[in-house]
This record gives sequence, C-alpha cells and structure tokens, in this order.
Amino acid sequence: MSTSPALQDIPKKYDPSKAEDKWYKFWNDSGFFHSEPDERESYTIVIPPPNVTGVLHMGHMLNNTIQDVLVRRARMQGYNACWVPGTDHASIATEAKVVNKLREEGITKADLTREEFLEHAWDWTHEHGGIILEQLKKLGASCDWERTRFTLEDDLYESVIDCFIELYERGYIYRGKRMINWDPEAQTALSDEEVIHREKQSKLYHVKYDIAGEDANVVIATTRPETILADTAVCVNPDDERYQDLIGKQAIIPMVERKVPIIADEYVDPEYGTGCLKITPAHDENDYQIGQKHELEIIDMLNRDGTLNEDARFYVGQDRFEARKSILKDLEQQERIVKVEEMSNKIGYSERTDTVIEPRLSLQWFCSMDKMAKPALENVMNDNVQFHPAKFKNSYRHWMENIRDWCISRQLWWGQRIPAWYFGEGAEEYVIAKTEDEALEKAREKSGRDLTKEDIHQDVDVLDTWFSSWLWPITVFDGIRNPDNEEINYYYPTNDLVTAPEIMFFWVARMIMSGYEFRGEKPFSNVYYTGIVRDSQRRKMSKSLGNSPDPLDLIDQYGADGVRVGMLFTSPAGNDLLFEENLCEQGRNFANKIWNAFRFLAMNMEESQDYSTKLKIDEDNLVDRWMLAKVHSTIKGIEEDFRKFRINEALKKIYSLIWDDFCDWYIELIKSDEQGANIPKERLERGLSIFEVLLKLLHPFMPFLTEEIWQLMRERKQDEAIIVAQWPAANEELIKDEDIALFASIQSMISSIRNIRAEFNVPQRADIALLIKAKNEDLVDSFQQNEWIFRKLQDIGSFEVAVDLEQPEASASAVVEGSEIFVPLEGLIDLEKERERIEKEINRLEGFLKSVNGKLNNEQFVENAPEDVVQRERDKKEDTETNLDKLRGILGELS
RNA sequence: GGGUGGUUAGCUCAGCUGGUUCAGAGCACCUGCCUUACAAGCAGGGGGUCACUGGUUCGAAUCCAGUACCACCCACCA
Repeated sequence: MSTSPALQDIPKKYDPSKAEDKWYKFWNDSGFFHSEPDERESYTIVIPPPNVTGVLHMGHMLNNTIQDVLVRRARMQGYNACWVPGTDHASIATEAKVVNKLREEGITKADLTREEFLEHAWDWTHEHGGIILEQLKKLGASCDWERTRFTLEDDLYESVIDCFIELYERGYIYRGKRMINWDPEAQTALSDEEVIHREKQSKLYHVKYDIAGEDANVVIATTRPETILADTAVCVNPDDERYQDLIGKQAIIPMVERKVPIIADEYVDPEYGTGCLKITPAHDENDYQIGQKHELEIIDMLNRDGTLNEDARFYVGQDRFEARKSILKDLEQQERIVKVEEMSNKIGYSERTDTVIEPRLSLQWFCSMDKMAKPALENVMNDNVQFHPAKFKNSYRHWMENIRDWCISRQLWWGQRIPAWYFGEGAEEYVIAKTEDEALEKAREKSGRDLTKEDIHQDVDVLDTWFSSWLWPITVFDGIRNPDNEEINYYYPTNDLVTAPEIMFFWVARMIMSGYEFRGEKPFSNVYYTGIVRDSQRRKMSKSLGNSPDPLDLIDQYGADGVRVGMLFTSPAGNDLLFEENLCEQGRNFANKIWNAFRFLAMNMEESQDYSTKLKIDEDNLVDRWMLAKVHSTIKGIEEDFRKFRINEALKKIYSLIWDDFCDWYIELIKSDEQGANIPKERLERGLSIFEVLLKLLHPFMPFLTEEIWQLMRERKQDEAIIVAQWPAANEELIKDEDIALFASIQSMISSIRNIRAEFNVPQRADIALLIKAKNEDLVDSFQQNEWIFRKLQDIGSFEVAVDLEQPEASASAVVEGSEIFVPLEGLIDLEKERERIEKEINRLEGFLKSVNGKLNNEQFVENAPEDVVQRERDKKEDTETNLDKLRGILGELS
C-alpha cells in the first residue's frame, strides 16, 4: 500500500544530487551489496581492478556501468549477486609515481634501502589508493565493499608466491639469459605485451665499412648508427652475387676500428637496403640469433639507463640518442655516410614510461606458456567461455597459437618478490622457497655445504603485476592457498567479466590459463568486451591529451543515472564509443521525463487515501490491455537482449516503452475527464501498478532515480527497496496482438488528425467534427467503443462512425488501414492543398503497390518463397489497393 | 607482412535469422504550441542511390567476391 507523497515536496525538475548519496548510503548500510554463500544460485563478477593510485576515467565509467547493470539485474532476479571490487598494485606504474614524487623531494631511489622505499610506496598507496573506488560509488556501483581486495595484501601476496612455487615445481618456470625488452627509464625488463609499437618516420643511414687489408669497402644500412660501436660482424645473403668475394673476409668497424668477420646468412634480405647487414648481437633480437648461430662475440655497450658504457669506447656516458647524433657527426666527418633515406618503421615504446625500448640480453625469469595455452584456447573456441562480441575469438586464437614465454621478472621493488634464493653465482646455484628458513635448508641440501643465512640471499626482483592479477578471480576467494574453501567453491567460476579488448592478452587470456591450471575450471563464462571511449575526433580519451571530461563533473552536471544512460545508449559490445556530452543530456532528460510522469501520478493522489500498486488492469479497457501487452513484449525482448549481451538494445527498448508508449499515450489516456479533477482511484492504481513494473525494468540502468521514486511511492519499510525488488517476468499470454493492432490503428488515425490540424492551421484545441467510415462492421463497434480515446486526445464536437458515410464537402481526409476519416473544415480548408496531400499519398502507395506487384507477378517468387511470406505480400496488395481505391474516391469528390 | 572490423540522414550510431510500409533512433534543422506531469517538454514536418563493382537468390542495407577509403590488433626485416 502506498500513501500519497506530499505534493508540495515534489519539484518540477528531478534533482539527482539530493537522491544519489542518500540512496547509495541506504543500500550499502542495508547490506544489499553484500553477499555470503547461501542456498541460492550465485551470480558473480570480479571487477577488473583499476590501478590503486589511478583516477576514474571515462573507460572505467563505461566498464563499471555495464557491470553494475548486470549485477543489479541478477540481484533482482533472485541470484545471490556478488560483485567483488578491488585495486591492483600496478607495480611499474605505481613505482614510477613514487619515484617521481621522491625525486621532487630530492630523494633518489638509489639513496634508499628496499625497506625504506617500500615504506614510501605504502604511504603513497594509503594516501592515494582507493580514491578510485570512492569514485565508483558516485556512479552507483553496487559492489560488495566488504570484499574489497588489493593485489598486494598479505594473503594475495602469499597466493602469488604459492603459485610461482607450484608452477616452478610443475616445470613451467625457469630462469634464463634471453633477449628481453628493456625499459631504460624504469630500468626493468618488460613482457612483450607491455611494448607498444608505433609507426615512426626514421632515417636509414647508409654507412661505409672498409674491408680489412684491401682498398675496398662495403655499405651497410642502419636506423641505429650508434650501435655500430657494438658490431661484431657484417652479414650478407649467401646467394647474393654482389658480395660473394667478401664472405670470409673481415670488415673494419668505423670509429672503433675493430676487425669483424663478414659472414653469410639466409636471414639477410638482398633486396632490402644495401643487402648488407651489420650484426650487433647485444642490441637486436635478430642479430642475437645470428650471433648465436655464428658464435659471434657479444659486446653490450649500454648501461641500464640507456647511456653508453666503457665497452662502447666512444661517447661513454652519453644517452643513446645523444650518442646517435654524435656518431653521425663523426661519421660525416670521416665521409662514411653515403646516403640518408627517409623511411617509416615501427619503434617499440614502453607502455608505462613511453620511452623507446632497448632489446637487451639479460638474465630473467620466464613462464613457459605452451601447455597452459591449450585448454585456454580450446575452451574459448568451443564457447565454453563465450566472447561478446565473438569476433575477438580470432585474435585470441592467433595470440594463443603463437604464444611465447612470458618474462615475469621485473627490476622493481613494488610487487611480490621472487622467492628464489641464491647461494652462489652459478646458473643453478639457487633454490625456490617460501621462507628464508626453508630456503636455507634447501640450499644446504642442494649445495651439500653447511651454509648459513649470510650465504644465501633472495632475488631482488619482483614479479610482473599481471602475474598477480591473472589469479584475481581465484585469489579474491582465497582459492590458491585454500583450494577447497566454501567461498571459492560457491562463487567460482564467476559468471561475467567486463573489460576492454586492449587487455585481452595481458589479462583475460592469462586468467583463463590460470583458471584451468589451478582450478581445472574456467574463471568465467562470458567475457563482454567494451569499446574504447573516444572523443568526437576519434582520439582515445586520455589524461595526457586532456580530452577526457572528468566523470565526477559529468555526474554533478547530469546525475549518475544520466551519465550511465548516456554512455550505454550508443555503445554495443566491442564498438568504440564516441563520447559527446549531449549523450548525458539525453540521459538527464530521460530521468526528468520519468520524474514528471511520477509527479503527475502523485499529483492525482488524494492525501487521505491509500493506493495499491498490485498489478491489475481493466480487462474491458483496450488501453490497459494494450499497455500491458507492450510491457510484456518489451520484457520478452530485453530478456533476449540480455542473453546476447545487447545491453544498449535492452535500454533502448525500455526507453521507448516508457517515453513513447507510457508517457505519450498511456498517461494521456488515463487523465481525468474533467479539467483539474484527479484521476479516479482505480484507474490511477492501474497506472501506478504499470509504472512500478517500468521502474523495475529501468532500475539496473538508472538505479538512483528509480529508488527515489520507489521510495516516494510507498511508505518505507526496511526491507522494501527497488534494488531487491523482483525482476518482472514476461507473460506471453498478455501479449495480445489484436489489441496492439487495433490500438495502433487508432494511434495512426489520431496522428492523421493532428497532421490535418497542422496542415490547415486548425488550432489543437479547436473542436472538430470527426467522421470515420470504417472498413467493416466489427471496426464500427471497435471505434465506437473507443470513442473516448479519440475524444481524450482530440477536441471533438461531433463523432460519427459507420460503414457507409457520405464524404462531407470541404473536408480533409485520410485513409488508415482501409478506414476513412473525414474532418469537415468549411472555410478553413484549401482544397488545392488537400488535393495535393491526397495525391502525394496516392503516389506513395502506388509506388509501394508496384513493388508488391512486382513480387507477386514473379512466378519464381510465388513458387519459391515460403507460403506465409507470399501470403503477406498478397495481404499487402489487397490492403494497399483498398486504401488506394478509397483515396481515389476521396480525390474524385474533391474535384 | 598477417588479422579483425567499419563505410546507412548534416552529426553520432542502431538495423539480430535475407522477406512486416525496412530504410530507423538520438542530436541538429523547419513549422506550430508556455494544452493545468514535463519547454530538459508537446505536436507536426523535411532529410538517405544503405561506399563502389560484380555475384548468389524468387527477393539483398543484410549473404559471397573484388575495389576504394578509414580504424584497430598482432608480427624480430636492418
């Protein structure tokens, strides 16, 4: 039962700022967000954990709005809904921020011990961490905050170490000297995925090398002339006739004057450059391979920070790019540069620091991926894990089939420290252990020596951030350390994951792998890939470009619900979203529309009475039956949309149901017959009951507005809130096509009358006479029974319906599905204009009829098309011909 | 170099299983309305050769092939 809200308290405009914080607190305090395992079926989402020190941007807004829609709907459907929030320690990004901050204070990382640095990092984390989660609350995210996790918390830390040890024991993890991607700014190794390749305009320098002992030379082409200093060979294609006589001889490296062999290898493309390649095994992946094959010397000329070291012999201490300028100048002077070509090539940049990556030979830890990739690939390809949209399966497959080992060690301090303990310098002189004591014991055993704690030391490096987040769906339920605990068994596998396609390889693929490896089970059933949020110039919204609006400003301006709707409206899965603020405006306007619909219903309530909102309709009332049919066919449609993750389509259906059907037609029709009088109680109750269904359908999309209205509509009981109201079920029996069709005819007629008024400048509120020449007797009855509908929506003096009617003189007309309507407009009508109007309609229908006849006259069509399709065409033909006949008749009368 | 997607109204985009008056929504535009829920609104209206060329089909915006342009992802060619 509801009591009438105090009318004076309902303002004309919906004010989100008044409702949002209030209801968010109410939901949270009431425990609606919290989940504990129980007998219900679970519905679980784990949040893609944002960087702990990050700030909410538009991508998060989109992503988390979608998650919230899914979770809220599941909650209303009666699932035990659990959305686990949390943050990621983001090893390299956070460490970079801390280093910067310390630098501003005049402290360099090298001045600090590991422990001191970590203290600063934790301070920073506590100061800035979690801001982003607070921002998510403004958006309305219904996360279970009691479950908030951080990837560097003790138990998650321990889980990651356990996982490392386990994988080591299974033979997946190994240590090796490999060519890796080195970030000279962060001074750490990176995985292949952390390198972004960008097309850059570069110069290709053709440099002359002398041949030892001869008065001859050879020209090589390079984009990185500074690496000449570390050349240890020159290489040509063995079949290249130009260079046959050089193979086996020696070339003299410019500047350093080092004699190096001229070797032959298939790898060299004779067509490219000069067909002659310099080999720098320490600074290029391919050169390294060739170096290994030909047993070449390796000269590493770079320091960790990208400056040149003693082995370069020249420009020592200069940065690599400075050294490039220097060497070019010197080579120029020696007249060794024969040509400079403009070219574009791809250069690798660090995803985090945006500096140019150096390939570097380095001893790192790797995780072998081949075996884990198999079930992960298979179960996506067979849709055990479904991708939405499915097109991403292709790139997933391509990546999985060509997967390379994962470099998991980082030369950083902020992260899980690698549990390797060294007791000597030899390649095998280490043990993997969780604690120092255990390590000592193992080291003693392995070495056969009586070692002490002073003899062993732990690896100083930490693990890649993604080596902890790939376990996220498991570790948030403590499923690594306690693989049989109640929570992991209840919540895992989770249901849906919502994330950006850019982290498919970083994260999604690896979670699927770790899921099968550690749980023997997928981590989630569906992956919904959102698009990238771009600005109106298609640029990715980013902080550095400054083209991203502050989401909190938008929420202030349009309300969280308005922003949510705006973001979802033009955003099907996997499609980029070109964000414009007027999308939020549309959302805000929609909120206001609903607010006013509610306000109108509330205005019609008597202070003294109670109103039931139990769903009931007047079976004898076409409008009620029609509205209910519309509601149920919409529910049916959105269920289908949700099944297919077409969330924007679901929203559009609800939008149209509320605005176009409920507000524009239904509300207009339940208005009181008397000016200024309240809607009769029972009629109002029917309207309220339908309105409640609409609110429920809308709640996942616009949680604040719907809760605000819900609470205003009824006396508050502690356990009554729309957030936990029951999701409406579609009832197919109520979708009565004949009611929808009849009402649609009436709608068309009313539109025709409005059009006539507009065309002939008849004021909307001037009385007109309406004559309907119905197509048949049944329709006469239908129209007569529903005369009130016409009268409610139009000011009508006399109203007449019959099968047989004389077309009045000087009237405007229209034909709607075989029935004619006439509006006498003596003195107002311009007959010439009316003839044009009718002729235009005749032309349109003739064109249509022609295409229908084209089909029906085609024997092939009649023979081959399904019977119902042919029948439909016949019906169209008949209907159109009828309408045309009538229009021609009308036209005849006019002339 | 390999892959994926896009091209529909002035703009941003829907259009799902080929067939319903299928060519649609929002914004923008034009006209008329402060009609006692809402001007953040109501009513009416204009606007499209569905990139191009072929093909499949009784029938194509929709399926196939090619072309052009655009976007994104992946890859160790100096």
